Amino acid sequence: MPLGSLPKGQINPFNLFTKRMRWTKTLIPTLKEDPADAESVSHKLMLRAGLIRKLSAGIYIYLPLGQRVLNKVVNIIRSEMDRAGALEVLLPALQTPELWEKTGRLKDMADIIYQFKDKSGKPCMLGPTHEEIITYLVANEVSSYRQLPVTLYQIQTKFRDELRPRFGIIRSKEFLMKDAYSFDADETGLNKSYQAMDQAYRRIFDRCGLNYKCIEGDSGAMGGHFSQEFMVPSPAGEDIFVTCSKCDYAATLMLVKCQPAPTGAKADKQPLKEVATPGTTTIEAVGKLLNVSAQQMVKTMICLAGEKPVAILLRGDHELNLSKLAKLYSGSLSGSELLPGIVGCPKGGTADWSFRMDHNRQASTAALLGEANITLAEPALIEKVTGGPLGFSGPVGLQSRNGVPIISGKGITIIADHAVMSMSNFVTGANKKDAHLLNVNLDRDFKPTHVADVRVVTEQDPCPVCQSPLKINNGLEVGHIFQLGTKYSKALEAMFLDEKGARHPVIMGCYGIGVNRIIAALIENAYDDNGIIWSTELAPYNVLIISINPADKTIAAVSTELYDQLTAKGIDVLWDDRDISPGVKFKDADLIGIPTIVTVGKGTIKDRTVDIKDRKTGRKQIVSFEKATDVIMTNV
RNA sequence: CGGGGCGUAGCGCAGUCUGGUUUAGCGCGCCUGCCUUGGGAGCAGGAGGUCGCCAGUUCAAAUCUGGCCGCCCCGACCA
Repeated sequence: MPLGSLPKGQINPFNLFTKRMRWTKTLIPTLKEDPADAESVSHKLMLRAGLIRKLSAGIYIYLPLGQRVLNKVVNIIRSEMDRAGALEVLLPALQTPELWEKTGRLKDMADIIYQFKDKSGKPCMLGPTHEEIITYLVANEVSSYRQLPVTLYQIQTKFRDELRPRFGIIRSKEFLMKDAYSFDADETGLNKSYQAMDQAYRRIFDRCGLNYKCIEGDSGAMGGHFSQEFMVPSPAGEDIFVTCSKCDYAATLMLVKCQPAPTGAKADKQPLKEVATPGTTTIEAVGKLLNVSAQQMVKTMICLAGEKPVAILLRGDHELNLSKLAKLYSGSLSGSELLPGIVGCPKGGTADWSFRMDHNRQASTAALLGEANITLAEPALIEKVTGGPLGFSGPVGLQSRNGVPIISGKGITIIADHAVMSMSNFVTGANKKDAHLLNVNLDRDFKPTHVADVRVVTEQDPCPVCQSPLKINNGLEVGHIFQLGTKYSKALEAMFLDEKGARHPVIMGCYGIGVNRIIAALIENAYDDNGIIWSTELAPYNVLIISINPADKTIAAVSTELYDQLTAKGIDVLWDDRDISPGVKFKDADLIGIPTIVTVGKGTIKDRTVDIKDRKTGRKQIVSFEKATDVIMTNV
């Protein structure tokens, strides 16, 4: 039915039972100005475009437009999970702590679990994640290899008492997660289930229109097992990951190995010399005072490995990687001999993707450390160990003071980073107040007990795969897939009988997606000065019809007919029927970011045409009534 | 949890330093009417505030003091 063919007042058959979505009848409270308490782009735009409102720190209301986007994300996830053969369930958000005590996570995650008692005094909690519950279910309902493999998933609200919620919905106390769990009889099965999820995730993020990168995740102390994180590059991202400028290598920052620097010919050893450096406690300050670069300095960091102090030596411009250090320890760092290039060989531990995901770096480090609980030493301990205050530590004389070993027994463990081994005549603290040493040299002045890769990789380091330059990026973690193993099945006795009647724990994988976060991530990736630019699949509506003067009968008739034709083709249409000045409507249209904007106004309808604008490119075309629907269809 | 900032109408802010000039103001939004309709129009009239909360100082407190609460940012891994 061509536009303009309906007599005035006639009811369109497509709309006998549905109401048109009029702007004046919905709730889209746009804001002209940036809200004072929003910082990140997505947070500002979500508030301004009327998607969300804040109830309290980290707790948000989804308005109609936001809820529509959320539903679109949920629908994509659901269809791809179903397609991959996963089965949807719904686990309780309200839980009891018993299962959590069994796996030890009630303690591990105590800081972030909302706990309370019901009126009978029974302990309750809100689920921060659901490994315990799903494993409980499978332990009870699955007992034979014939029932395996199975992958279950849910889309459920999680509650976490975050240390610091921020950036709107990017880190909130209550959020939607799609979490899936696979259960297999053997490793081969796990790999298959994992691959299926990997593929599903790529399809999901592709369909959402996200610019994402699949990176090697930190599988913590899980040994040969593997995890991948799906990162969306963004300055609002709280995770840091590394990509190679040439090859496909990409990994989370703390995981990237540093290669030992080439040991070239060393300079002649100059005589050791103490200099006064009053009040200069930082690498930067010492460098300035003594006019040496950070590369010429060695910083000495005192850590606590369990109860035992250990000194770490790093080049001045390098950062300690506690995660690597922890792995070194869980690989058992016990001998005191000089081992060239020991690198951790992880075993055991408490790696857990869902704990890591959406949790801050401190907590993730804690989770990784496991039994090898490694922390930075307090100033008092530094003084006790080194003899000098914080800021003046150094390796010289650390093993013994006045001929007496500082630590009873073999002396303190000194781990030097590879990069230190190629240095000579460097500057270190003198282990006493207001003094540093010049021309410190290995072997002559001190001997590290171990050499290892314990620092954070930099952009100056080569790609571990192809030696090309590396790039360090901020990113938002929107998904994480993980080969879990048997941690939960063992703890909660989720066992099955194999063909021969032998009992085994089921082998698990787990797979998470931050549903709300996808929305923020997309906005962080797609906006301009005027507002949001939605991808086709996530846009709350596909088409926005702006009637310049809706009181004009012809304009209203053309608008509604266009609306009905598009709706009949399955397009989600929003009709801006507000009787306000056109500028406001155009600004709002750009702000809420509907991909296709059709303007119906006096200027064009006299020629029986409408204006069709592509939000992303800004391209406008004038199209006849007859062709309007078809042209719009090619754009959605 | 440590550091910093903020809290005045639905939103964005001024006023606080130096107490009284304020019946607490401005812009946007909102309501009524007229007018206007292709990039945040115009005119006229109007509604809306326990100045975060509690206590104190004072003849007098948005303003000074103390406590509490809330919100935002940075940090919590770089000596």
